[in-house]
Amino acid sequence: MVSNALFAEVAALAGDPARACMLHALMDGRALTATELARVAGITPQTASGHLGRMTAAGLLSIEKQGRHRYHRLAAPSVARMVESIMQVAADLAPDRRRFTVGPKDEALRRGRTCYDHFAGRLGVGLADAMIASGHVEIDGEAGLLTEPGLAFLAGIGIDTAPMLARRTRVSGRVLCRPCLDWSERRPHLAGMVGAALCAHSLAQGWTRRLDGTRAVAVTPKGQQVFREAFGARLD
Amino acid sequence: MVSNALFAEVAALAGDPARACMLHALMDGRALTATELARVAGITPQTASGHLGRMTAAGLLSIEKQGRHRYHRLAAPSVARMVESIMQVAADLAPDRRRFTVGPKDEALRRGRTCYDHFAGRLGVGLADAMIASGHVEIDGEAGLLTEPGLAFLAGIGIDTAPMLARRTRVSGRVLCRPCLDWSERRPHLAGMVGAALCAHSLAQGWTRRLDGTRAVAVTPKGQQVFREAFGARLD
DNA sequence: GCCATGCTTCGGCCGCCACCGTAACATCCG
DNA sequence: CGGATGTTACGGTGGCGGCCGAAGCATGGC
Repeated sequence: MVSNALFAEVAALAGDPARACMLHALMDGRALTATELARVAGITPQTASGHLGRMTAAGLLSIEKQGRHRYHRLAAPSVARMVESIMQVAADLAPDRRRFTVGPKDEALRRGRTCYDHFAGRLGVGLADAMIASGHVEIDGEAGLLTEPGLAFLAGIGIDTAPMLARRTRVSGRVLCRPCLDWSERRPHLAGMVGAALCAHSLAQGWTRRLDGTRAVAVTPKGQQVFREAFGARLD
Repeated sequence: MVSNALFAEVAALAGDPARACMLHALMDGRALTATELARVAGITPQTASGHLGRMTAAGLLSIEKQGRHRYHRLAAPSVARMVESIMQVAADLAPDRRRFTVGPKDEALRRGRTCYDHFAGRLGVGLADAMIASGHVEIDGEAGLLTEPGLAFLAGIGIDTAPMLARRTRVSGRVLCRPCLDWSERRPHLAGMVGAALCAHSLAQGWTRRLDGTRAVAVTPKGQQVFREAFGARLD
């Protein structure tokens, strides 16, 4: 095997509780400072700095320095997908050991959150369900498909579909997207280009907003209306 | 976070060189004994037993005992996908540090191998390319699609397409499949239901055969003919 | 019953690494 | 130019865990 040592190195980096905490916190695709990450991991800034240095040196994270701050973010989408897949295994393994913490913060995350660049939680699953029910999207757990009406629907709500048109498949004329199994709802939500566009547009239009700099996302009254009337989604 | 400790536990299990070796060896979906796994990892059976016990207790592996042997296999497809995703990150990180070992065994793996339940290497990528070129499959890197002609093609070469018909999507009438980025070729090959059926059928028909109990797969003369004439694939 | 084989358990050794306190370095502000 | 804040570097400590040798259980063959 050519990359066995690298494989173990990468997995070991993700295998420390403190580093795992930081990776989780970075899963929304934003960049956070060392101090912020130290707080979420429950360790001192010095220790966090060491962890961040290791992960950056390995290439899991990338740094963007602004003034006296250094913003850390996931270096590539593949890292986010890896974290997702490990989360998926962890969720698979312990269907019994769950329901530990059900604090309000956890509840907010279950309700809606970002997952690297798209929506997850009941928000993400609810929108995906609605788009499947209306025939705009098809999913079978391993792959997803945006139909022709789905493409028109996205354009209708103001999303720029030019990049999707460019990647429309040659024969069927449809756009492929990636489903992503939700770790809290255990059902797929929309990722890939379609999920990212939906998420970015929702935040830009004020249909949803981030909660105080966390991954949690809340639906605004305006969003409730749009999601109900345009998407046909019932979100709680 | 509800499953942070579990996440770190799972990743840490994969983060040891010896255990990573074993996981790699199990990636073809078959079951191996502790002694075999100890040999591939380069450690003693006692140590291997400890590792296997940990991974089994955590749920990454499952045991099937036959007589005085205990066969270990990956407990779930999600574990295989996790290993794939970590391999992908490892391959992303070090495009330079590669080309270490190019021994004959490594070359055999690059030529063709199984990846849990489907083909990978130049064999897997070549077949995928051929099916894409003939319009039987469409792929955009994040999702895949088996077209109507592709479905007929698979039925024509003797593959039972009943399970695929059952999962045919409601609106477009096509079958979704999962692409899987090849770590040696860096291009997608076919996974999911379609990839698994293709792999199983090829082995059953004698188009391909396993090399002495490893992941490596060789194409038989008969297979060369079938892949060239029916698939239109050039495999070296 | 006896031995061989596959596997696991136990005990001890050793090294790696997470963690923190302290301190140095960088940057912005007044 | 101080002082405050964010970040990194260093030294020391403690503990977890990988590793092997030796011994203890299982299973199958004779």
